[in-house]
Amino acid sequence: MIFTTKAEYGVRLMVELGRQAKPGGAATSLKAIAAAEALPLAYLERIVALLKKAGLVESTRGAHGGYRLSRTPAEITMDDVVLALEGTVAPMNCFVDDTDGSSRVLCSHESDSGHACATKLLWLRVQGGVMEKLAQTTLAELVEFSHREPAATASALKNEQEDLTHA
Amino acid sequence: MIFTTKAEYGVRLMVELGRQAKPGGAATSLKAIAAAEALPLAYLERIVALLKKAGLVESTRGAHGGYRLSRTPAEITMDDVVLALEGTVAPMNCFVDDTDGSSRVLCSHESDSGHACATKLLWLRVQGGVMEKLAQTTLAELVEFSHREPAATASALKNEQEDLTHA
DNA sequence: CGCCAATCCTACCAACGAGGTCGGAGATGA
DNA sequence: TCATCTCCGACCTCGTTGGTAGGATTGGCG
Ligand code: FES
Ligand code: FES
Repeated sequence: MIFTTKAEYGVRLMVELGRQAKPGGAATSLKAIAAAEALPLAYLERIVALLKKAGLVESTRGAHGGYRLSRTPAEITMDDVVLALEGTVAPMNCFVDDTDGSSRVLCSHESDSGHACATKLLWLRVQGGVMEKLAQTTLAELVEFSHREPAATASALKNEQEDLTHA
Repeated sequence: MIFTTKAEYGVRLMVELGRQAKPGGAATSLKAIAAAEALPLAYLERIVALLKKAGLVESTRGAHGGYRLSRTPAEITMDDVVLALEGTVAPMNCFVDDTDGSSRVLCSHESDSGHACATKLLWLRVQGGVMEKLAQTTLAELVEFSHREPAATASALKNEQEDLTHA
């Protein structure tokens, strides 16, 4: 399992915020989002706190308050979102995360018996692949994707897969 | 955390088997591998059972028995290994795995309120990126990589990263 | 002003999976 | 026969995660 459902909820929350893309307009209450996406409200509160700490959303307190994006959806890449939620995208727990940007590699089987850690190469490649894909995807893309009818999902994903295969 | 330490141990086990690449030669006992890599023997037994079930290793029972690769290291790609160990590389628990090959997408937020599941596009992209990187890496590469001195690790990884960035 | 609707914040909990162990039952060469 | 090795299932323990409870603030609005 690459990501936790916390990330899923967070991304879905961001998409919902991006759907009513009001640059500096009215805020959307968490209650509305929770109802629209059928997610537990109390849990969303904790998730959105992470997004706010990362500067991805802004909040307005009090009655008729809520949250709005601090940037336009096209300017938000998913690596920002996922990093804010998961803290780090480490392939393995032996990749110690400094949480001050990119996770630093600090594998425990280094220079033991005279040969390098065999798995580090593989994990680094995979991590690179994940981060690449996350950085390539903007929130605007997901918003646009979710606006299509579910019937169009199959073909859209087919195109995606083809793009991936001969990439 | 993308992979579990079970995958780490399994890959390291495979590398150790690939290091003495005897095509049909003598088998290596788990005890020797556990000692060489400082891994718990009892746990390795359970891991290697998965590799055997997937047809990646062959076993010889009894005294002087052990395990050997059923193919040459160059013919073994890491997606085989990881799939055998982890069962599936699902980005999210809403991706139900059929375990009969590629995990089938069966997301729970399909066709609810008239719009497609927003996160599916992202998770599929990430999963594609991971599988791509896994399939590109052969066991022979890891064996060769682990033969270098640890001092050479830094530069080797630097080259890797550069390959990744302008890829 | 007083209510209500929101964000905020902390502590707490239950379930699950993952890492790991134990003990034994077959196989097999020396 | 005996040491050694694979095999197999039950069992345990710990950390993480998803989720809740309950409140303290903040601020619009009648
Ligand atoms: S110890 Fe896991 S990557 Fe080196
Ligand atoms: S429900 Fe998670 S991808 Fe659709």
